[in-house]
Amino acid sequence: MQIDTDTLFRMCADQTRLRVLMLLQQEGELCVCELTHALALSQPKISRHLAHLRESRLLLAERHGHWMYYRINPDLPAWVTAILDNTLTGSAQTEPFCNDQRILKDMPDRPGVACCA
Amino acid sequence: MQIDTDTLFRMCADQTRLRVLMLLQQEGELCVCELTHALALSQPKISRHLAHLRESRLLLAERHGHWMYYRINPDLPAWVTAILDNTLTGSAQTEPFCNDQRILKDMPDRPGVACCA
DNA sequence: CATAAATATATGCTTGTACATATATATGTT
DNA sequence: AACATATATATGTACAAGCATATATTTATG
Repeated sequence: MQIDTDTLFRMCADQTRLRVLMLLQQEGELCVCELTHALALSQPKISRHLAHLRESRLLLAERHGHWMYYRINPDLPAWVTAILDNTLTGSAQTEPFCNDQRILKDMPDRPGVACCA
Repeated sequence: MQIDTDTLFRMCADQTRLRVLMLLQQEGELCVCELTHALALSQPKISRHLAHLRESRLLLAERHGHWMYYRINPDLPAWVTAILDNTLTGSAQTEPFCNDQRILKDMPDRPGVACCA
């Protein structure tokens, strides 16, 4: 896995990308429309940042029908995973991360979430 | 200690600043001329980046006679310290960090280092 | 079954801005 | 005055934002 500190920090240095990473860190897997809704940002903006995160190998993408699902690359080196964990610790109780989480929970008609168990 | 993920990552996203941080993480305390020598960069460049790191509260500065000594702020929140630790793990064996360390060791006439024990 | 429409996501392209760099010069200490 | 460090100013560049549009997959229609 070829990821260096330079790439990692450049990716994390953008608020939008960090919000995406933190949401995925908590939720495991989300599609573009869920991210767009949770962060309340334009679709091209989210998509563009997802592309960067994908190219830098921080995220993996997988298509499920209509939806493109993104998740944190499980093969990242331990020190990267640790940094993402620590970042979640440092950000979880603060805005805008806290609010993103809430808005996602309240999102109606989420694709992957079963409506009736 | 008011440091947020945004500030932290913007500071770490610059190679020069990260090299400074990693050297200080290993050495504890260094003066500007040691950093300038180790990284082989211009004095104003180093000084400017040190100013940014100081303003963002990641570093503390203290004057000892001629020399300005910088060190990582010991009052940083645990999650920040953990991130710096993990970053050292991920970078220590790679360039340019590895080389910076070596050049510093070989630096002649270092101010703080006792010449004769 | 072929084609069209709809939905979900990605990508060109342009523009604006933050920020790193370089040179020169100022400040502070002995 | 000499040394160590800081700052001002100008310049270049990387990169985020926005808009329009392209691609891909599924569903609807004749």
